[in-house]
Amino acid sequence: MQKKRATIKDVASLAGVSTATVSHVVNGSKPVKQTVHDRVIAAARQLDYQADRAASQLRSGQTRVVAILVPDLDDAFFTSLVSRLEVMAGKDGFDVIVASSRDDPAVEQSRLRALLGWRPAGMVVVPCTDSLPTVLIEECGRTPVVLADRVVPAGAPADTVTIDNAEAGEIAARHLVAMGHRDVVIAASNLAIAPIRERERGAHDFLRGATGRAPVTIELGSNSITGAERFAHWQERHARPTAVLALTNVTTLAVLSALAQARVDIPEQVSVIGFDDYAWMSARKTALTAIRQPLDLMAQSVWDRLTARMGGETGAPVAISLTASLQVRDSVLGLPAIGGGDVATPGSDPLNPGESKSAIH
Amino acid sequence: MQKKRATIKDVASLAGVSTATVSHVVNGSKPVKQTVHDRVIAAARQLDYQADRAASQLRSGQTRVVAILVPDLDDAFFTSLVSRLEVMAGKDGFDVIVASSRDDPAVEQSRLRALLGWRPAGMVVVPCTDSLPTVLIEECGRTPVVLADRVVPAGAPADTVTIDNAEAGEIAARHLVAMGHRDVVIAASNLAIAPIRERERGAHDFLRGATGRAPVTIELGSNSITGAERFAHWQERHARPTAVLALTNVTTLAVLSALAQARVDIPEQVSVIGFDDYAWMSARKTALTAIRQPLDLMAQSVWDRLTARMGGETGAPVAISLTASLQVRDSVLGLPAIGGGDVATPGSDPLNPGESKSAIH
DNA sequence: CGATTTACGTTAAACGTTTAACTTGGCGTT
DNA sequence: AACGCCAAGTTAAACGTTTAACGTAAATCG
Repeated sequence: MQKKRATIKDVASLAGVSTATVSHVVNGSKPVKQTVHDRVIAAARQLDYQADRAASQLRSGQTRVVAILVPDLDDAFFTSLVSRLEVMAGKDGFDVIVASSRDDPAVEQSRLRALLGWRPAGMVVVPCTDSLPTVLIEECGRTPVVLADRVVPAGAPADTVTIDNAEAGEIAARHLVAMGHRDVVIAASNLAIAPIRERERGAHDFLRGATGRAPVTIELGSNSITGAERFAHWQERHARPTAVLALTNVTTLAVLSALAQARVDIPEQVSVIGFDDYAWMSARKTALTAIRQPLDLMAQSVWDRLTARMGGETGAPVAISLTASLQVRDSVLGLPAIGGGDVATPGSDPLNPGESKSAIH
Repeated sequence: MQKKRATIKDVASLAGVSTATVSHVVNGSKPVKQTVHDRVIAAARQLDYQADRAASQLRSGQTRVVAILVPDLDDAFFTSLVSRLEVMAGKDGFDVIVASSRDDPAVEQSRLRALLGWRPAGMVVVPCTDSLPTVLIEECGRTPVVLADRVVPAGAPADTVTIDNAEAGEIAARHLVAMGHRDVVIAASNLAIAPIRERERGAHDFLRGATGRAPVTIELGSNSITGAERFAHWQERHARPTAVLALTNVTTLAVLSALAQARVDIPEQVSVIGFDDYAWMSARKTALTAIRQPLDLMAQSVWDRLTARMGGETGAPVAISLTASLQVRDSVLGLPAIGGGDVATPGSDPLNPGESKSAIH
């Protein structure tokens, strides 16, 4: 242990001024003569002075902290979001404190309380379930909050940033039927989660409308390993569909694992559409066609909303809905049309005409 | 904006006791009679009281915060680490504040200062370069610090947790030559980073010793997209090796992308060993053989060291070195022995006898 | 030239906790 | 009955800042 940390008093006495003056030069809150200013700076540097945020925050009531709560810090989607937010926050002079709820409402609640103890200037929350904890709802009146991803925007107590999940599901379904698929299974993580339910509905409805038969939906959970097991198990006792549509990045992983394990070829034996767009998806022989969420735009929107609110904007919650897009690559096989319905051939996707395969992004 | 937040005074007056008593029941710092205790709890609950951490920390000098600084929050390796640490920290009642240096020493320095403003009880840092910023070195005398991953343990000013990188490289190289490979290229991210240099050295030395010829090493940087471009570029103007050994998870991605793009088959046309072990690596037709870092153990060790130091342990820095292992799967082809050297056939790997392929972990 | 403004500093009071030191009343011991 | 002791609460002083209110000397003005 070295000498104790320098306080503002130490700096003040070394520079021969009052603590108030030190504070003013450090924060630029009042003009200070050049000579004094320099003297203070020198003293601060010499003592390696760093203001204590706790004290500063206590006195001023202003905190430059934003708290981020996500369901899982091992999920690439959430960490990508956190990563982008952390960069933007850092640039705007905010520090970030993170916590994960591990998809457990009880943990969510307790972490939330802990975060609130910091009196953050703002928070962004990706809830782990449809029903927001009451702690959070109450907090929305006091602290700027932005809800992201797993939210039902209607009636939310705060600004929300989501994608149009039903549309996302439909886009994928549309591509599948355009490519001639009638027999598809939908791999969802957990239908209790509203956005997943929406994606499923979008895909399901379109598929049923276009093919006349309802697709099968299976739930694989939020863990890729157990998800793979469940999918493998399902696979053993059902006829193989021509395509599977995964509604989540971890379900994508789960079905890909199970398929690889069972040595079924993509797209020859079964077509696959994945969710989210990560580097590993194009790092494979047959690159994965996937639904891509506009991650950068989402993060940007979240940050915009949050800064607006932290800047004092009041008024009814605004709901931002972004649209997902289909990243067409090689994992969906064009099936010969069997009669009835639209004729579809590989490469003739009405959605992305002339672009059945795109470069690695 | 709702009513102001309740303070300890509000609770105290509602419960008809002094603030000291409230503090004591909240923290259990002194015995309090059951009836009073209950009254205070009730008041606190009614007012939705949540202690202000800034005030608490200012007065007590005790902070339940650990700061984590990593080079990149988009890198799965680092986020996995952060994720595990966050869980352990949460369980021990610590909050976590994260920052990323974006592999930029200047940013690293400034984020470090910002983090220190919080007077964290401890910090874990994955430096972005070999030479630690002086701010950090000085801090090691004041605050418990654990350095992880990208560190040279020798002479470090704080506890370190690393893997034996030279050994990791050697293990992979050994497997490659056992499988009959003589012509391998090593894909490094950045040889300016010590651990990468070590991995390269371990692999390089073994390969040269065993095959009599030095392997080629190329640097692909820390971004998978530009890395893929560089590898593709290299590929165009050089004869294809029989194997490539990636020393990083992002170089793995880079190599795989470039290979996929060029439509070269793994392992038929070229064998690949990747680094780190993620779900997507086994979610492919030919699952990836990879060097696996003991992530859970690393996180655990970091936390153990940190809690020990936060608990007051003093003494010279301890350097923990963990050992990586090879996860053998399908991406390394057994080559027929060409004479000279050891005879090697697929499935006869002296390192993992009888286990040339393992289940999805 | 005195009065008023300006420019720059200082004083001291908070901010919401924790905690050492102090009261107080009830109990057991001699 | 006098004494000390213990248990349970209270008082009040910090902790390191920020900032409103207040000097004070020099500059400006009528």
